[in-house]
Amino acid sequence: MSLWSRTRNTVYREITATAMALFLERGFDATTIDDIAAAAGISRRSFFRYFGTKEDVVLGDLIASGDLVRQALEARPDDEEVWAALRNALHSVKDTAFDEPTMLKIFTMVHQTPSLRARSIEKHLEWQALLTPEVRRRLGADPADPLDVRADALVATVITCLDVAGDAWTRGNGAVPLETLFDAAAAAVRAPGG
Amino acid sequence: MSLWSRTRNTVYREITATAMALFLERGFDATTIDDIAAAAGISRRSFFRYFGTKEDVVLGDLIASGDLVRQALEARPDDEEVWAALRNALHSVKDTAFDEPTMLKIFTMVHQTPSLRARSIEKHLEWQALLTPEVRRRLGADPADPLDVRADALVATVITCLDVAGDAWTRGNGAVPLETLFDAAAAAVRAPGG
DNA sequence: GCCTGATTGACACTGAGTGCCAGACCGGCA
DNA sequence: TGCCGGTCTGGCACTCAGTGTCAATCAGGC
Repeated sequence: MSLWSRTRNTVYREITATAMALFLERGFDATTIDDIAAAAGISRRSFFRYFGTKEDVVLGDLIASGDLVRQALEARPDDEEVWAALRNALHSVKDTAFDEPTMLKIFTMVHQTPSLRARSIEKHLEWQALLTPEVRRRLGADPADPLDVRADALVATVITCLDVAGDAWTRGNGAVPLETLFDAAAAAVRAPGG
Repeated sequence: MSLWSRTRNTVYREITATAMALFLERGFDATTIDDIAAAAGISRRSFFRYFGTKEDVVLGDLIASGDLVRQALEARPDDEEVWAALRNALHSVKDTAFDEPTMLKIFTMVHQTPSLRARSIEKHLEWQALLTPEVRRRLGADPADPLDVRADALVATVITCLDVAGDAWTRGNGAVPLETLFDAAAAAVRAPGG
């Protein structure tokens, strides 16, 4: 069993690396799954045993991060303001699978490819669902009341700020760190004047 | 030319009505474009001359609304707070093509169908791009500075609040009006404690 | 060495979306 | 009336993503 998952993880990472190289070289839409399968030396059918969709190759690690963010949020002290707790939880999770210039290229690709952008936002919706229960708890909200939107709104807004910051980060070619942009976005939203 | 567009609009509306009936009857994913084309008495190929994607049948009117929101925003007085101006601009645009129970069904379908949800968010991104310039103007931001994220953050957050409110609206079966939910979401985001 | 279960590749299929082409339609014109 | 331009339409073939099925293969346990 341990050997299994190790082998599986190896293949998984190999496909990811191969596909990413192709994506960055000739673009996401211009790369077909047949291309990836051929380059990775597997069958088309096997690709779909590792990834549900082509988008998941790029965004797969992002999904897994969602649970890490949840854990980080739950680890924040109870007396911390919800907003700050969410911010710190997000910042504590860094994806270190690629170096920063590559990350910038990937981010840019995601933000410029509609299907990737959409999928990425869907992943963010999953994060929302993951983080909302803990925020409800911190707000003392009834966990089952569908009409108490406070937690949903807070989580969604924080993630939106992250998205806006990521967008600006790619537009500015990574000149300003993501954290700075995020804090600027958050400050704008919470400023009394608006 | 006037006759043309009138005919075209008639066909457009006919396809929409036919397709919506099928969607609400048997579900979005379970309805193929062949089904729609057959029911509407057109060819499959012609369907794609009126709609780029299947999702656009449901969300097409939403796209057009974006421009109305922009106009409404530009019509708000200059001394109104940006946040309030955005809120009022959004509220002033109501889609009256369907009665409320039907709207609730459509909203629920959109929020429960991943591909529709994704497309709907893409449309919201388009709204963002449409509304941001005017907000930048009101904030006195450099129109070309990619690192000034204030306007993007504000617009994105307001739209996020609308999305959260819409989600709660469907979860509560329309018991509480959308406006009330939106204002509750906005209040939660802007509350000092967070 | 055999058995069991998981993985794999090959094939066929659905369904969305696109390019192409020939024919129908319609207003204008002689 | 008959011709002529442009446009809309339907039909066909195609690409590509994603799914179901099945037989072959490969690994470890007995």
